Amino acid sequence: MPLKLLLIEDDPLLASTLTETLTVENQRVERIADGGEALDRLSFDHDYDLILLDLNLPNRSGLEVLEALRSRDRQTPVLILTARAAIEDRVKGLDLGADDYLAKPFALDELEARVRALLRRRQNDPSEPLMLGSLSFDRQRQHFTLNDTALSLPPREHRLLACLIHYAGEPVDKARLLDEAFAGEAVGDNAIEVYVHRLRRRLAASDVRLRTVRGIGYLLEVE
Amino acid sequence: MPLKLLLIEDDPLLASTLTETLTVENQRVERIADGGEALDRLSFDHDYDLILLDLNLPNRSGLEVLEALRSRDRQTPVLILTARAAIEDRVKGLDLGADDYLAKPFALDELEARVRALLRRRQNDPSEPLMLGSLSFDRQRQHFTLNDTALSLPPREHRLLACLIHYAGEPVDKARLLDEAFAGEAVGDNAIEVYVHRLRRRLAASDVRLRTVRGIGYLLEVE
DNA sequence: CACCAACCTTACAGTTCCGTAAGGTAGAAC
DNA sequence: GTTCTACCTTACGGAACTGTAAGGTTGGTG
Repeated sequence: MPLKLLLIEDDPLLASTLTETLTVENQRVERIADGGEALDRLSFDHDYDLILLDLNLPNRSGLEVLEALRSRDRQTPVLILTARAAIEDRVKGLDLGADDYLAKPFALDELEARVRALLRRRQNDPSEPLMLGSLSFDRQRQHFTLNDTALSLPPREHRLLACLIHYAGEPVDKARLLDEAFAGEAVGDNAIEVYVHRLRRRLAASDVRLRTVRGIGYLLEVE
Repeated sequence: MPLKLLLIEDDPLLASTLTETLTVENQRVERIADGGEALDRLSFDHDYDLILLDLNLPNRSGLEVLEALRSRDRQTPVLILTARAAIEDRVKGLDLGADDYLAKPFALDELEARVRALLRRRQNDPSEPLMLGSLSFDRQRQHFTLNDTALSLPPREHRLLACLIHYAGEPVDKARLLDEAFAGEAVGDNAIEVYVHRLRRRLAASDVRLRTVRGIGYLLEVE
């Protein structure tokens, strides 16, 4: 899933440099140079992963844009990027709902690192589903989807698979499974083997494999 | 619920200034001056709301502390607070999993604003449980607790109660229940009445009531 | 090879869950 | 009051879930 960034910046030179830099690391960067236009756009599109916001804009100030955005959407991370370096500006920006504040001039490396830090949050944000091949897991609703159809599981198998997909790609040992998936539920050792067996049956028709790592435990992966 | 901050900083003067400043805005600030001790503490306590981390520490470097923390817990926000201002240090800190990086010397006002920005995230984050009297619901783990003991429910009752506590205090009509709790699961009308009955039995010994609103639906409330 | 431990597979029985059916109760309208 | 409808309660059989047991496989080790 390509990440979608919005850059609100009126300086054409800086904007093109940033667009170029960020496009390499991430995916799509849209750019808007005008405050009023930014307001319009944000009232339609709610699905940006990150907004980079300059404060000195034609038509509307960046702070106005931020305030309007936050009145509707307090989710999307905003990084303010501006020549205004005074402490009071920073405090104001952050308190209006920005997540970070970087004063110009700045090093591109630092901007990239801060962007990564903000986007990283999304990763372990439970509203983003975990994906593994054709299997996906909505952590919010605790709901699996396989090949685009709902996959409903009995409680025990559900917990087991949820734990495994959480550590997708790396082996999870039985002790950890007992601890995290079945905390205090007196599940025997052999019982897990049976759950695994049943899960394998269900996943057979997909591209997801539940491999056993002898002596360690189990590991969920794409074949 | 008082917020709990951890300050890892060896300079006593700065530490006491920060403790004083932050205690006013928030609640409890614990302070550790030593890198090794920080590692120990963090392997026990996982429930800090924010960690302020200096990089130059006796015994273990702040980056080591950060790395060890992130190998177990990628949730707790970390703000690095250090005299090392070089860009490469910043990039390194942020890429190791820090959420923000503030170079000394800094203005207290800016620190406070950045701390607020980091803590603000927590607010509308589903890791905060829903509470209703002695019943609480951990949205992350989809897990109920009643009178401080785990309340495990069969799937159907679980979904019903989860939906009701989401709208705690206001009536939820059956159509909505069918739609949100049992989406596309062909649950009869009378079946819901039976679930309600069974849930009432379980909640009987608590201060939570599942009231019926005649002609509308059901409503969860504290008696 | 022989042996052992870890793991797989299948079957089965105990338990829990589920939802319909059948009869009872309560509130509202007339 | 009667009547109607919404809701409650209980019981029961079928379905699904769960975990042990028993025997089969596999991979590693001497």
